[in-house]
Amino acid sequence: MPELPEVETTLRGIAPHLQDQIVSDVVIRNANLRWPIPKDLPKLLRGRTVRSLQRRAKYLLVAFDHGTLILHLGMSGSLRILPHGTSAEKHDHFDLVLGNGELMRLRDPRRFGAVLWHEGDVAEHVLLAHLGPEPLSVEFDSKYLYDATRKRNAAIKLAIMDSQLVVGVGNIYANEALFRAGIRPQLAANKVSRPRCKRLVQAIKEVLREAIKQGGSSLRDFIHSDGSSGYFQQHYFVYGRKDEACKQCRTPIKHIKQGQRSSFYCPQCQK
DNA sequence: CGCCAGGCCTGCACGC
DNA sequence: TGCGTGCAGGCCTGGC
Repeated sequence: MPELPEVETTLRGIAPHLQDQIVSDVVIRNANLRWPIPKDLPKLLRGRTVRSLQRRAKYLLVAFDHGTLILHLGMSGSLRILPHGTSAEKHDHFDLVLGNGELMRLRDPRRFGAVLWHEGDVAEHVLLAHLGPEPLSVEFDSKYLYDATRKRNAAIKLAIMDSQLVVGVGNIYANEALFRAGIRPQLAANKVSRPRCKRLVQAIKEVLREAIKQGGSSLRDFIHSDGSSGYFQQHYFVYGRKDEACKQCRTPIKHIKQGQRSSFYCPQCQK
């Protein structure tokens, strides 16, 4: 379940292997991801050089001179670097074969992910054009969050998970950040005061930074093993801890549904 | 067997 | 009219 830290870790893992490499081939085994993988991708990329790699929200952007490969891991996707000739398994849908004897392989059992191609300025792509600021940027500060939530009557948790407001805050980190900020997930966004917006921004940055740091420490494992190794084992204060004792006050953690998603909170620590 | 998890786009209804 | 907002549905598989 890649959230932003996992995507960032993936970027750091694959970047050194792809940077300045020539694509020798593209293999599409199953084009039926969230959107179809473009059929002409092999033709488009063969013989072309990877110029740079970036992340925007949870999208990985692989830039070539003539366009950008856009990758999204959806909810079950992972990328690995493997030697040429490594046999593909059941859910290995896409390979980028490189001139250095390696290949980058996308595995995605649930196929919520995406592999797309865009010519021209990638920031103008429909999927990227309306995205809010990066959570770790200076642009995402308490003033921004306060202003952006004034007209929002919806719950604060739904607001921080809205990619038009801020990108990259998935369900787990939304829950954890709200706990750290002492805010109930169901509180209306426009009722969150300035000081609490400040705490929330700090908490979001904190949980994401910690997770990225953790990811970095197991980067080698991540790249060479099954893509789901220990880099995600942050200790959670509330996520998935229904009825368990709050780590701060021992009150049982509550579980509710918001927007068809699970929310967890401590009724004592979060108001 | 049924249900749930996850990201997030899409479509619809609503109010200003 | 058009926009922002809010909400539900859908995609898909593995694990319980």
